[in-house]
Amino acid sequence: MEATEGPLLILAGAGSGKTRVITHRIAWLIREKNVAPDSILAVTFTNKAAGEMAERVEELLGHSSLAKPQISTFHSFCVRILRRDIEALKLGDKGLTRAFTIFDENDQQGILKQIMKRMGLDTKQLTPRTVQSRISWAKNHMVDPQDYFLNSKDPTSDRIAHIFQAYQAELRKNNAMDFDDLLLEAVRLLKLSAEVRERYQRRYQYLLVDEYQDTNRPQYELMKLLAGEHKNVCAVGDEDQSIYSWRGADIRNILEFERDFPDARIIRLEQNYRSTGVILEAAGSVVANNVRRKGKKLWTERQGGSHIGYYEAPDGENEALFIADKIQAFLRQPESASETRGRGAAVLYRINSQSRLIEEAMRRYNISYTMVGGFSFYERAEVKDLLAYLRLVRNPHDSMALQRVINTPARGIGKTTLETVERLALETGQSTWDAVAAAIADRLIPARALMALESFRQLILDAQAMMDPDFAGKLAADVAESKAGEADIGFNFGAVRGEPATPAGQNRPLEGPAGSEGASDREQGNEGTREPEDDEEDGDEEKSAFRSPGDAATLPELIRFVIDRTGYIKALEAEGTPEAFSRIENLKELANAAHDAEERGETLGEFLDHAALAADTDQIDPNARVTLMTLHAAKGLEFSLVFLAGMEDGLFPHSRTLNDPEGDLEEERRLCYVGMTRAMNTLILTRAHYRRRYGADVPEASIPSRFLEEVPEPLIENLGNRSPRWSTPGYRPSFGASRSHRRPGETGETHFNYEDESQEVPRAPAHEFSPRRSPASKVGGAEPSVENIARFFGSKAVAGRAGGAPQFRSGVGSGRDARPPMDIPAANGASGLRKGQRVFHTKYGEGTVLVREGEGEDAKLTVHFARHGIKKLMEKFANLKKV
DNA sequence: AAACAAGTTAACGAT
DNA sequence: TAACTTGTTT
Repeated sequence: MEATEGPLLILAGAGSGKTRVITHRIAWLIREKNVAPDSILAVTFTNKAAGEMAERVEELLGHSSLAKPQISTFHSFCVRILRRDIEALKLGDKGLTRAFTIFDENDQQGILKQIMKRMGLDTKQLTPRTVQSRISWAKNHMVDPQDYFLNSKDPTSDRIAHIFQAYQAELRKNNAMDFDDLLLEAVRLLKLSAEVRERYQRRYQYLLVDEYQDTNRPQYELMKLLAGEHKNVCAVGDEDQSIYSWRGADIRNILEFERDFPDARIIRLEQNYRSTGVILEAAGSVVANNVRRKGKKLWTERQGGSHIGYYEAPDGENEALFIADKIQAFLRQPESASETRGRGAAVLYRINSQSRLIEEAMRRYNISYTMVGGFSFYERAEVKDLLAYLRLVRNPHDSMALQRVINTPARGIGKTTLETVERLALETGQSTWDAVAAAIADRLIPARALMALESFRQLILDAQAMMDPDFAGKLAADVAESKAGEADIGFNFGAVRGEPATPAGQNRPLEGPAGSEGASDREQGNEGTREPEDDEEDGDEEKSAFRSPGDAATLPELIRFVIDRTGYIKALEAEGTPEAFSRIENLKELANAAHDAEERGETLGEFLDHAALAADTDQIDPNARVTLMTLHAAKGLEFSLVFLAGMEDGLFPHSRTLNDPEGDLEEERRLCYVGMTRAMNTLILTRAHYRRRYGADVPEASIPSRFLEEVPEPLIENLGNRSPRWSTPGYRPSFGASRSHRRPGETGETHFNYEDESQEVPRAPAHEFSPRRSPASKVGGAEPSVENIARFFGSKAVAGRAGGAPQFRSGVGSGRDARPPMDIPAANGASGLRKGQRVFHTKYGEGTVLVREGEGEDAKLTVHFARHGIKKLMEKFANLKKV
């Protein structure tokens, strides 16, 4: 700990006060060792961890010093480097500019989809999603398209390699990077440019890496590059908490730290300040089954503690209600607030989709909760739309943003128009944005759409001008200087200028909207107006000082401009639906966020980077009384009461890890360890005996998680009445069997019986269920519920019915008393069309029925038409006439 | 262009 | 099951 120079590895067990160690070390370096604060760099994995760390350091230092240590995530640190220095990678005209866009997964998949379509690949057999994850894998292992191709053993991998290559080219055309590129390009930059590398090495004399066990190859290389000669690296981590191998994290980084840095000192922190002895012992016993670990034994002064609870629910609904009930009891304990130092309860699950049932149960118990994950603010369509406009303002070559909003709200730019533009872009190798300009210039589009296109383009140009009044002037210089040789583009400029200006355009004396190409590459960095200072001093704060008031629009002004000009909110208002209203609220929320950003002195670029790098886990409120989240999201947090829900083989450990016992299964086990060690006082494991997967009609019997067996039996207290703990997998109780578990708890905590409680729960006498029925009895298979049986047989009936009648199928959901229709009514006069029948279609003319599938309403006909070939038609709609 | 319906897929984890 | 995509229609 007191070692200043040289590499240091701190193996910090769960709950050993890791953050404390890092922050104290930073403070110590500054105060005792007189290290300049801004020569310290600490990297974490989440913005939240970075923020907390910064806060604590500030507290320790007593807000005294002006210079601050740089504490950020790997990704935001890389963005920082790249935004400042990426143009050192430019070769002549090629390469990304500082205004590059960060593509999220949707953008990536959108690009991939286009590429795959272009290549004529079937996106069903090989989905863009799959390709994206393979590419991400490759990048996280620093495999480039060539390597990927050379290593490929099968045609699919060959294909992916080609897509990969095309994808990279496309990113460049978009002046864009994906998440993985942020790390890779930063590494590449530091490797390639000695000047840049040495500058950063000089700048950062002391490195601290949090969660070292989760670093992947690019992160590792980045660290080594920054460490340079001084090697003042302090890595903090815990191999037992490595849970991100799927993101390329390489546990070897921590296991082999001593090999990388032979003179490294190693410090083990094995005292746990969080959990009871029982919890630690249980968690330790589980993780002890792993082979790939350095091994350490945590200890605590908090001997004893209550047993690990175990509850086996008949099904998922019951499991959720049980949890809600326990949480309610927990919240009612008056002492819970003080004793737990404000830490509340958490429900942890393996996969996000488990949250639905838990949420429902919480709502029914009127327990307010916060949930991490799910649909985040920035994923809402309207928010993405507006952000897409902002992205375009900064980087118009961002074709994903462009495609997203070119007709949003609708302005009469349809599929055909966009196709024309895209085709042009493809033929000329231009970006979509440039192709838009060219299409306008060459009048490749019908007049009406052309007007719409031009007004869209002008909108973006005006917004750009707004953010940088100097835009036009700089542009002119830029064009003169560098575009001389490019006749075709020059021609376009002229042509564009010749276009009748749109009304909007007339308001703005922006010259040569020309903007397009020349502007785009070099210029759109509006943040370029504020040059990043020379590296040595770098605080965010100073930046705002560079802003001379009044010379450029503010972020909120830009947003208002976009909303006004596009009529986005007007369009939503016109819709008048409640959803539209809530969308408007979201937009206002975004405007507020922009306002705050403005006050912090953030540029448009920084605001967008923030939005791009925001993570669900950043929003976690440590003081929330009840939090629902995945096990992954829970790392680094602690709660008084923790539930691990869904302790079932196939769910946790996840089914995809079961085949690979020594690799992935160990990671699952670490995940279990992480989850268990979140608990300070009480840990409860639950399992549903039957669980509905993929919305299947019939819940499947589950097998208890193998991790349950790894918890020493004496530490467990069974909270249910199902006696066989995790034996007799696969036996099938009747639907009514679960009645037996309902007896007031024998756990001593009598009020914990969730059924009695549930009766008091005020609940809207709602739609579906009769008010008389207690929630518990509604609980799925807990009772021979009428609806379940009906559903069960209903689904059988449907399945058994050739060509199934859809109205019955849908009836299963809504009217549960639905009977199969007596007969299939003829849909129209054409019924009875059989094979060989000659028919007439208003559009296709005469044809012959080749095949008839299904009956009644949804009979499908395959008809051969002389002039239009073979068509598949729904009899209902085709309106065929016998000939 | 928009409305509708059939068909498909999803759901492992997240910077 | 539910959300989304795709294809078909007017």
